[in-house]
Amino acid sequence: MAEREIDRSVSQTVKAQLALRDQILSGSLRPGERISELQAVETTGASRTPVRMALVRLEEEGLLEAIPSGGFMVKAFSERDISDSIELRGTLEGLAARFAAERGVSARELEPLKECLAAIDELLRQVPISVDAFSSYVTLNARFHAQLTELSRSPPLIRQIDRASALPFASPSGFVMAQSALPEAQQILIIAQEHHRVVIDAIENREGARAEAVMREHARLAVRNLRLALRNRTHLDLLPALALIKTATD
Amino acid sequence: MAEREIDRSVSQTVKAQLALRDQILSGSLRPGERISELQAVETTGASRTPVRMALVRLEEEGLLEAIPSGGFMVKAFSERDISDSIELRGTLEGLAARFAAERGVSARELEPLKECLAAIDELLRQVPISVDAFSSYVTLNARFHAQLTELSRSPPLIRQIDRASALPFASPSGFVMAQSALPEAQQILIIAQEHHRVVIDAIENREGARAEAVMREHARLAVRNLRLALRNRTHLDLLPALALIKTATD
DNA sequence: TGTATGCGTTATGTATACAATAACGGAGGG
DNA sequence: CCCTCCGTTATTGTATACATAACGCATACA
Repeated sequence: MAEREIDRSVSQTVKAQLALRDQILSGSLRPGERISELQAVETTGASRTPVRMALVRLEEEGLLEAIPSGGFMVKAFSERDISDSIELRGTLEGLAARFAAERGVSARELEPLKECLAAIDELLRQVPISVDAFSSYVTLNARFHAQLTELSRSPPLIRQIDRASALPFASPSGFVMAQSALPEAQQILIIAQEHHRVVIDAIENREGARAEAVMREHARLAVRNLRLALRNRTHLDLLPALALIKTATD
Repeated sequence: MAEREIDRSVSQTVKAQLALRDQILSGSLRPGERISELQAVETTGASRTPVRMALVRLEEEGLLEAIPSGGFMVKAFSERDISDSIELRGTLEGLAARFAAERGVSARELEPLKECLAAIDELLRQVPISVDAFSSYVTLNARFHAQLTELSRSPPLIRQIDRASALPFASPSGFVMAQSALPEAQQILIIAQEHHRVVIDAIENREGARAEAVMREHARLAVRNLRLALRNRTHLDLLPALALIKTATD
C-alpha cells in the first residue's frame, strides 16, 4: 500500500478503463495481443476488481475481444470492418435525421447546430487550414454530429449511435483525422460541410427522406475517402489509432 | 460454504446473469426498481463479484440502467422506445440485406434461408394456427433473421444487430409474440412471410436497394402492428416481457 | 524419436473483508 | 411547525486471499 498511489478524484474503474483504452489506442498493446489482468493491474495502478470491470466495458466498446478460454485480447480490425463501421454509423445517423425531421424540431433547438455550422465555416475560410484550426474542426464536427443525434429524441437510437461511435475510426472525428493526411482534405471538408447544411435544411422543412439520404451519402463519402487515404498509407502514421489496424484483406 | 450450493457446470457469472434476466423479464423486478447487489446475491446464489459482472452485462444489454450515485435499476421503456427499437433493428437488418445483395451470396449460402422459408410456409398453411405451430414459428422466424444477418458478412454490423435484438421486444420473436394476441395475427404473418420471400429474391438478383427497402418495410409493418396490439392492451398480458412496459406517454 | 502423461506454473474465476460514501431518520434549534 | 444538521445505517467501491482451470515443459515409455 505504501507505493501504490491512489487518485481519489475519479473511480478506480474509470481510471483503469481510460488507462487501458489509452494503451490500446496508442499502440502499446498490439492487436491480437492477450491482455493479462495482472499486467493491467501494474500499468493502471488499480486493483484486479476495477481492472476486470474496465476490461468488460472495453469489450462492450469493441476494443477488446473475449477469449473463449478466459481473458481478453486486443481486437484487430480489417479495412472492411472499418468502412462497414463508418457506413453503419451513417445509416444510424440517417435514421436520427429522419426522426428529427418527421417529429419536428423547433427553431430554438436548431440554433446550436447552426452555430456549429457557422463556426466550421469560419475555420474553413482559411487557406490552407492551420493545424490548430483543424483540431478545432474535429471538436466542432463531433459536436455537430452529437447534437444532430440528440434531435432524434429517441433514447434507443441515441444509445446505439453512441456505441457505434465508440470505435475511434467509426466516429466523425476519427474519420476526419484520417482525412487530414490527404492533400485534398480541405476540399473534402467543404463538401462535408455542404452535407451538414442540407441536413439542417431538410430537418427544418420536415423532409425526412431527404435528411436521411444526405446523412447516408455523408457516410459513403467518408468510406470513399478512407479507401483513398489507405492507398497512400504512409500518411496514416499520423494517427496512432488507425495505425493499429490490421488489414486482414491485404 | 456449507449451505451455499454451487453448480459447477456453468460459471457463476453466467448463472447470475441468466437468473437476473429471468427476474426482470418475468416481472419479479418492476421497472424503475433499484436492484441491490446484496439482494441479487441472495436470489441468484452467486457471490458479489459475479453478480456485479452480471449487472454490468445486463446494463449493456439495455435491461438495466446505471444510477449516477451507484448501483442499477430496472429500465423502463415507453411505447415510443419500443417502436423506435423495432425500427432501428429493421434499419440495421436492411443494411445487412443490402450488404448481402451487393457482396453476392452463393446459392449454397441461401439454402438454409429457403429451408426456413419453406418450413414457415408449412406452418402457416394451418387455419387457424395452433399454439404449438405458433411457437415453432417464433423459433423459425428468429433463425431466418439471424441467418439473413450473417449473410452480410460484416462482423461490426452483425454485432450491432445482436445488441439491438437484446431487448426482447425489439427482436422478431418478441414482436411476433405481441402479434399473437391480435385476431389478425395469421394474416400479418402471411404478409411478413411475403417480405421474407422478396428479400431472398432481391439478394439472389443482387438488388441491394430493393433488399434494403423491403426489410425496412418489414419493420414498419411491425411498428404498425405493435401500435394496434397496444390499443387492445388486455391481450398483452400474454407476454410478461411486454407487460413490464411503462408507457410513459400515456 | 515421437508421443503421451503428469506435474508445476500462471492466469482467471470466485468469495469475502474492508473502506468510503450516500441515503435516511431523528433530534435540536429557529 | 418546519428546517437543518448530525449520526446511524445500508449499499456500493475496492482490495485481496483463495480455488480452479489452462498451458507448457519435461520426462518416461513405446
